[in-house]
Amino acid sequence: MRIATWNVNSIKQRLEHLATFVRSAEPDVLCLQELKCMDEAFPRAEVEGLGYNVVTHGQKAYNGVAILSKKPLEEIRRGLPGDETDEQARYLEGVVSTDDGRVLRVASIYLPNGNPIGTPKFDYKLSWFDRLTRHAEGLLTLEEPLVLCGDYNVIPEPKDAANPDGWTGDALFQPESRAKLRTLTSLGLTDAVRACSDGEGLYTFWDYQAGAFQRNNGIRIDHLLLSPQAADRLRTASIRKEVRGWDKPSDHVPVMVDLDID
DNA sequence: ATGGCTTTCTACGAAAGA
Repeated sequence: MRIATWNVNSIKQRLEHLATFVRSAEPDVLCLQELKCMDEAFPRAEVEGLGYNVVTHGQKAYNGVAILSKKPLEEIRRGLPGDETDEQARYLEGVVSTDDGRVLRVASIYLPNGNPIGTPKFDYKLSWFDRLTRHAEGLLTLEEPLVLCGDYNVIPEPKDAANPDGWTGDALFQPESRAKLRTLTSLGLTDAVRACSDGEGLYTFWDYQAGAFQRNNGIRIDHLLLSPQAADRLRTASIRKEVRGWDKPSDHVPVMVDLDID
């Protein structure tokens, strides 16, 4: 079973790329972030035409997450618990049943950017992270194969940036942000890409500006975190870097895992 | 970076992204 995550930076602008990607990669589950549209405006028929069930959690202009799955999604949860006043569409979760009667739980996550630091935006990032960790703690007690994937907006380590010094003072590389990610993974979650490679130069985002992609000035901020039951079945993880070289791309590329689950 | 792109909106510049 293949599970992918991709921040598309507007689903309407990326429909052609989405079709090209799913036809070549054929993920069973695809988590999307930054739809930038309301549920009514999501190009549902086009995506269903690619062979997917579609569940969205959108909002106007900003944020928005979706899960596309070959099998229908059940036990759907829209939004992260812990703050009823939070109206930003950044979390969507569901369960897919497999042929052999197992279940796989998946969440599509768009963690706040948090810039600039020292403002309410950064506080929101950290408190959102706390809510995610609290929720993940509950999910892990289910002892299921679980994939918490998406755009975490955190560079975990210096080797996850081509130019780490350039990110000093940025919310994506602040010690507090990195510590929150460590607290989350310390619950027993495995960073799928890092479980497959400890090398440098593995990036999932390149800025649109200053020829960042041409200079390979990237960062790794899109992650798939696996519960022990999912990590035990991890076959491969891959970053689809070539997608960033397509015409009018998203600034993020898809990241995918292959799990030994039918 | 005094942000060099890209996207969005009751748009014609500003805000947000990372």
